[in-house]
This record gives sequence, structure tokens and C-alpha cells, in this order.
Amino acid sequence: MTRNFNALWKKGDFLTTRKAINLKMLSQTLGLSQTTVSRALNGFPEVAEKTRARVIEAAERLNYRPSPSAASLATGKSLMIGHVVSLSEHIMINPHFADFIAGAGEVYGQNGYDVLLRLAPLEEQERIYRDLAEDQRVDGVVVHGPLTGDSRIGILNGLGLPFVVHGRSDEEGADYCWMDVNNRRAFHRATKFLLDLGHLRIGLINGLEKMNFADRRRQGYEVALEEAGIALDDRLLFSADMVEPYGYRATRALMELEQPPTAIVVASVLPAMGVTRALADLGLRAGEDVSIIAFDDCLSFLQSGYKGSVPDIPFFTAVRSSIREAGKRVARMLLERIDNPQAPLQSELWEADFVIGQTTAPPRRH
Amino acid sequence: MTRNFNALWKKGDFLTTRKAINLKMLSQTLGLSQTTVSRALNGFPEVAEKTRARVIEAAERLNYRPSPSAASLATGKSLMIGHVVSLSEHIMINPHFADFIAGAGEVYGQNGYDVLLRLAPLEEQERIYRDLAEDQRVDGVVVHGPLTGDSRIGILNGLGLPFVVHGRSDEEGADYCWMDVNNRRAFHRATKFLLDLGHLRIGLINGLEKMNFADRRRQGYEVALEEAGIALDDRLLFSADMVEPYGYRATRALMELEQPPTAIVVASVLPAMGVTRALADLGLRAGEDVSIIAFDDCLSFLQSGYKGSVPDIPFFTAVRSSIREAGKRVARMLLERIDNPQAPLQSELWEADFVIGQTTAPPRRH
DNA sequence: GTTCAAATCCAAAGCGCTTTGGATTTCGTT
DNA sequence: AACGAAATCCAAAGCGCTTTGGATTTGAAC
Repeated sequence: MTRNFNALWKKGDFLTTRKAINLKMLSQTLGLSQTTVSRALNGFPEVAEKTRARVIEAAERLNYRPSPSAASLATGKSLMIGHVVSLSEHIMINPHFADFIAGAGEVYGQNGYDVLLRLAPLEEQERIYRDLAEDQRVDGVVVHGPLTGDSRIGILNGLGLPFVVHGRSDEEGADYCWMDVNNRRAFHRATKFLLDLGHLRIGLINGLEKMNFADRRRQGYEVALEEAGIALDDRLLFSADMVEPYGYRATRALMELEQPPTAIVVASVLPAMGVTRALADLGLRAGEDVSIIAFDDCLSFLQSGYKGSVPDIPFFTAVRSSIREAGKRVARMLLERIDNPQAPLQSELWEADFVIGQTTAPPRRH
Repeated sequence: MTRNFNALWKKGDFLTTRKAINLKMLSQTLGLSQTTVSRALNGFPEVAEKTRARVIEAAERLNYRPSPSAASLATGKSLMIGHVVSLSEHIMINPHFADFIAGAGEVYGQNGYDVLLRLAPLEEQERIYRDLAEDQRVDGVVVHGPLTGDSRIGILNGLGLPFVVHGRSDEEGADYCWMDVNNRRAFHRATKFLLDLGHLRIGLINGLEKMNFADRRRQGYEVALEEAGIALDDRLLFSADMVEPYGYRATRALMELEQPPTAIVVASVLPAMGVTRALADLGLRAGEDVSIIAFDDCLSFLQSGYKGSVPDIPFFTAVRSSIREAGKRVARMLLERIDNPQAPLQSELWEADFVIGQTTAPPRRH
């Protein structure tokens, strides 16, 4: 029975090069069939516990590791989660994506999944999803940065590939699985807070408004103004990719108005840093001269001490929601969906925290 | 011959669900053997061009796509590149990693490779490399954030898995393939520039010095001071993970010294933003009151307009090298290495640009 | 019209795993 | 002691591709 295997062993293959051992060899050493060994390792009930223990022990001792491609070929599962992102196109995605994936990757790792990362511009993503699905390269995907009316969602539903959207694509968000922050309410609260402080002219430095999250944020801002009986002023509204220099330029433009705003709501801490830089250039101070509220995704490299360590008063007053925690949650939702594709569609809406920092105060009296 | 396939076709499988078509079916429709079809598609010379054209046409028409796991099982190649990173541990890696992978991913995509991303703390990475190699899950890996004397390199050499190091791990850098920026010279130049402007007390806000790149940067700084006959002052030296609040706190500490520095060299634009924030808090202005030179990785979300668009004068005076371009280069080197594992080990050292911005000036006279 | 390469194509054996359908053994019952 | 169900295990058939070793055909040369 074990002759074959012993021959190989004596040849020295295993001891020296630690050449991978496969199921066949393992079952031969054990004097069991491949079936039994496979079932023992995969936790099937029809194998005696004594046998299972023996098998597991031997597998560990001989450093047996099943070939992923063989398993994938046989089962059709790949234990991979696809993330398709356009890191070149909307570069503001980059740092956000890194933190999101840091959270998601943690969950994947705990469940034996890996990330398949594909960089591609938006217009190619539909084709890529199709390829990934047909090739069975991934067991599910996460949709990043959904636009309002995003066509990727329809495609994915058609493909039958499990997916979760980080964010939403429309008002209902009914026929797909998503996890989102309540962007509208967050910006409503931020704007109302500034109004309550007495600010009457409030600028909005928003993200790209074809992105659904930015669209919602603007709605929150507008509704708050409306409720306060303040007319919208287009000159106070900006929309672009959320990078630092954008915040800088928008602020310079705002402050050159004949009636500059006394407060600004900013879609991300990144442009918000540009805002403070612009104010500094003009000899103005954030908080004292111009109030700022930013949306804070808890980007790891900007704030280090949330939990313990250094409990600083945060610089920016902010509506805050950890994108990294979002990554974890989305990952969990997706894995559940993969395990049970028939389960009803889940969705989850998080409220952002509102934290007071050093950049808000009542408007200056002249 | 084609009966089998037609039967399936008529059943409607292909037209409706676009069920994946496999080699067998494709060869049956063509009336050729699987061998010939496979060879035709993979560009082998022993198939007539006429036949090849016919095969390719049919493959496209029927939307044939070879199964990656089957191909991987048969060939042992996975068309995947492994990136193992610890996004949680040294969070400063995050934004840098995102831009690096944006560059690398572009090259991978052009060559039919994908990224397998695995999040793991440093101490697990050796085991993970071993697993990835034995499982044949990836055809090569990139080593991120090498420490001085990094054990991962020895492991990888032992495994025979092709790899390229982004950065270096030791003085020689001889027995592995790497691509690095001349960090020592960059910081030497930066420091010397400040000395030439007349600065005598120069702070260093460095990265974690167990990281090889940070170690080298410090060497450059020290040598420049030494050459100018200025003694090192430990109170001017900081070393930590390069996040924004670190720059802030280090600067506060620096400015509280009885003899505060008149200039600071900073290891990254991220802490440098903290530096300017701290200075602003103290009523000081970067450039006028305290000079700053930062290392600038061209992080996408901080500077948008390098190439064309808005040719701003950069804010920070900086030594600059695009981490994204580095990603591209590393990816190319790795793919070459995979194609030709026997070729001599390559390495590449880039010089950083030195760009003058708005944060350097001669020291204030009192 | 042979002959012999060169050109072209093929059957079949893997690659390493899962899983179906059955065979064999064990064990409590009668 | 015999019986049937439960427990345990197995042989073999895929999964879809690559590739070896060989068969067949073509075409130029004699």
C-alpha cells in the first residue's frame, strides 16, 4: 500500500526540498482512501472522529496543504473576493480605499479568503465583473464608489455573482446588498450646527456629485439651509475630486467673493487640510475666522489616537465614520451572502458621529 | 462530430445563460482536437496560421474563456502577484501602498496578471510567503517596507519564489532584486541646502528607523551636519510612524526647546502637514519662521497637478520621488524576473528630485 | 511514383482535488 | 446466531486545461 510513497520518501524529496505533498500521498501513508482523507479534513460528518484525528495529525506533520487551484477546479469556489477599483481615475479613492481594505482584509483573512485586486477605469469595470464571474475567479465582489444610477449593479445582479455595495446607488437601494453612512443626515446636522451658531453664509466643498454619497451630502446641506430660510448661492458650492489642492483652491475662490462665507462644510479631511492652508495663506485661522466642519473617514494616517494612546482634542470639528470599520462590515456581509446566496438582501445604514473640534465657533462680529 | 455540442446549443444553454464554454466544446464545434485548439490559442508554432485564425475567430464568437484554475492546475502558474502588507500595523504604509499599487497594478493589468492582496502583521509574513509559494498561489511577490536586516528576504530566496524588494534591507543589497530611492543622498542634499541657507539648528522628524529607508535618511542628515562641523543634538531627532499627528507633536516638542530649531527635515509630507499645523498653532509660519523640507512621495491625493493642469508652485520644498512610478518599475522588474528566473539579479537606484517650494528661507535674524 | 522531412494534427495521460454511488464493517436487536 | 440499519470507508468519475509521444498528411526532391 504505502510502498509508492515510501519510495518517494526515501528519494529524499520531502525531507530536503519539502516538496508539496498531495492528497494521494497523504492517503497512502495513512492507508486510507483519498475520499476519506478529504472528508476528514473538510469536516464531513461521515468519518469517525478517531480517523479524523489521525488524518489531521498526519496532515500537519507532513505539512500537507491542498492545492487551491485543484480545489477551485473541483468545487468552483475560489476563496477570493474581487475588488475592482480605479485608483488612477479618481485619485481621492486611494487613501480611502487603503483603509477600507485594511478593515475588510482583516475579516477575509479570518475566514480564509484573499483579495483579488484589479485596477481598472470605471468604464471597463462591467466587463471585468463579467470576466471574473465567468472565470469563477472570485466568489464575490465589493462595489466601490457607486454613482447615482450605477450600471454595475444591474450587471452584477444579472451575473448572479454575490456582491455588496459600499454606499448606495439610488434612492431605494432595494434590489442589492449595501452598507452606507447616512450622508444626508450627517451633512444636514453639520450645516444646521453652523446655522445654530449664527452662520448665515456657509460654503460647501463637496466631492464629485455624480458619486452618490456626494449627491446625498449636498441634499443634506441644502435641506438644512432651506429649513433655515436661507437661499442657496451657487457661488458657495464646489464639487470635485476630494484632494488637498482642491480644498485650497476652492477656499481661495470662496474668500475672494465680495461676501465670503463665514463657515465651510467640507466633504473630507483631505480637502479640509487644503482649506486650512488657504486660510493660513490669507492670514486667517480656522475656527476663529472661518468655521470648518469636515467629513472624517478616520483615515489612519491623519489621526492616530482615536482609541487610547493620546486622547487629543481633534483639530477638525467633524462628522465622523470609520471607513475601516465599514470595510469590516461590508466584508462580513459579503461572506454571509456567499455562504447563503438565497437569504434576503441585507442593508445597513450607519449614523455618523458628530465630534466637536477646534474649527467651529460663532461667526466674527464686525 | 459536432452533434454533442449542437445538442447543448439547442438546449439553449449558451444563448440564454451564456454558460461558460470550455475547450472540449470549442474543439468539437471546430472539428479539431483539444490539443490543436489549445496550441492555436496559446500561440504555439506547430499549428497552421489558417487553423489558428479559424480557432481564434470561433473562440471570440463563442466567448470562450479558459478556466484560470484549470490552467493554473495544469501549468503551475497562477498569473497572480502577491502583495503582503501590514496595513494595520504601520498605518503610514496605507496611503503609500495605495499609490504604489496603483502604479504596479497598471503594469500587471497590461500583462495579464492580477494582484493577490493579503493583510498580515510582519511576524506572520514569512509563513505567508511560504504558504503562497507552496500553494503556487502566486508567481511572484513584492516585499514592502523592508527593515534593515529583513528576514523575509532570506526566506524568499530559500523558497525560490521570484520577488522584488521595494527598497533595500542592507548595505550591499547584493543577493536579491530591488528598486530603491537614494534616500541617503536625498536627505544629505536637503540638510546641506538648509545649512547653506544659514540654518544651524536643524530638526529631523524621521520615520521608524528600523525601516531601512528611514535609517538611510538619517545617515544622510547626519553626514551633512558632520561635514558642516555641527554636532548632533539628540533633542532634535524624532523617529516614529509617519502620520500627521506625529508631525504635530514632534514640532510642538521641538519648539518648546530652549533653543528651538530654525529648520526641520521631515520624512514625509504627511507629518509635514502636522508640522505646519503645529507652527500655525504657535503663530509661526512655515518658510518665514521655520524652514521645512519634506520627502514627497507624490501621493496622489496631496498634489494633483504635477503633470500639466495647474502648475502651482508647490507648497513644500521637497525631495521628491513618485512612489507610483516606483510601483510601475518594481512591477516590471518582477515580471521580467518571473519570465526569466535565471537572469542576473537586477537592482535600480533612483535619485530624488529636489524642488523648491514655499517653505524654505534663510533663518530669521534676531 | 517513391521517399523522407516537415508540417500538421491527435489521443490520452496527467495536474490535485471533490463527490457520487456503493461496498464493507460494526453493532445493537431479536 | 442472524439480521438490518448505522457507521465507516472506498473506487472511480469528473473539473478544464496542458503536454507528451505519436500518427497522419503534405510537399518538395529524386
